[in-house]
Amino acid sequence: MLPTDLAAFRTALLNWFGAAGRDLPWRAGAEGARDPYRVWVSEILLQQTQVARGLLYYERFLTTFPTVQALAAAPVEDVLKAWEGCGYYARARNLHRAAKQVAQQGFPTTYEGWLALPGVGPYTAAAISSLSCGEKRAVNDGNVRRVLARLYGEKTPTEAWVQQRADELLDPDRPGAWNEAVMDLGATTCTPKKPRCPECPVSALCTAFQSGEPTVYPAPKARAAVKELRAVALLIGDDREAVLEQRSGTLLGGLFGLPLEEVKGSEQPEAALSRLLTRLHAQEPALLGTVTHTMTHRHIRMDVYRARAQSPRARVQDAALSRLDHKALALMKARQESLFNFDS
DNA sequence: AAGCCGGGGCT
DNA sequence: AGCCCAGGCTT
Repeated sequence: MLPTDLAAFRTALLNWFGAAGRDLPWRAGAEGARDPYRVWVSEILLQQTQVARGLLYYERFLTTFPTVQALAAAPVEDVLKAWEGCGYYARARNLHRAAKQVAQQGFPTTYEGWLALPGVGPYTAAAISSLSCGEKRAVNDGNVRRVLARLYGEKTPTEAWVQQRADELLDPDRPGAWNEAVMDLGATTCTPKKPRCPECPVSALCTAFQSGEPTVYPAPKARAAVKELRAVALLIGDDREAVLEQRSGTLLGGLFGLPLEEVKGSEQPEAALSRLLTRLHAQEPALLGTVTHTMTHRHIRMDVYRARAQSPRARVQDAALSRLDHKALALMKARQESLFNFDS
């Protein structure tokens, strides 16, 4: 891009941002000097999460944990409860771990300092440090990738290519505002499916717009296949108080849920049920129903049995549960309601 | 470099 | 029901 074009690009985008930029709660405070805690929480929430959903969780999270000290002092179970339903729960566990560091050492003041915290990668470190420390570091996220791929007519932009272009374009006088501006453009105007090119402040400089087919940039990435997964779960208790286990490992790790056994490869579901009954010292299993739950890369089909056992129950509303477990518990609630209707 | 990790919206 | 979106960590 020519120097004159670069100046025009920055002016057009920042003027557009001043008029059409989104008014979001974590954007309060002086440009380049935002409250680091609020920016940080918002950026972690917005990883893989749309702004509309992030807003709900942001308010809830900030109400529950108003300061990094409050977050650091809380048990991780409470942090996961505030995150319940938002997905990618490692984000909450990493945020909590990092909060303990920050409560001791104070907030980082540089890109490198933020990058060193758990759960903070190159995108998030660039975002937080530019917004709260005035660091001259261009963000590289899905919006930036799409906007720049179209601007330059690049169908297969690599990570390094996007970063280099973004660093060249970044307005060194207003790095925070520039980062927000290009992301807002990607989120509201230069959208994946139906870009609003007539409303775009930089369409005159855009290769994809001039090509007449903006959506061919960037080319879609190949997606991993969805894996089928079968499981058997036990409901001991009811939809308000039940035996819950804390999951470990990567799948829903840290969350609570009904005791569960995966049905392995060639195995019959009865074998998994048998393992479950033995492990829980439970008896008299009765099939309550089957739930299905789809995640990005997994389709889970889970048979839910009600059974009896002496194990201690937990209050469901106090524990962080995935959508999968809420669906399983809903089987019980639906059953109670249908029985009530039958009796009356 | 490639695979894994939730959830919801849109068509 | 099937497609789309997407940053960080682990391997």
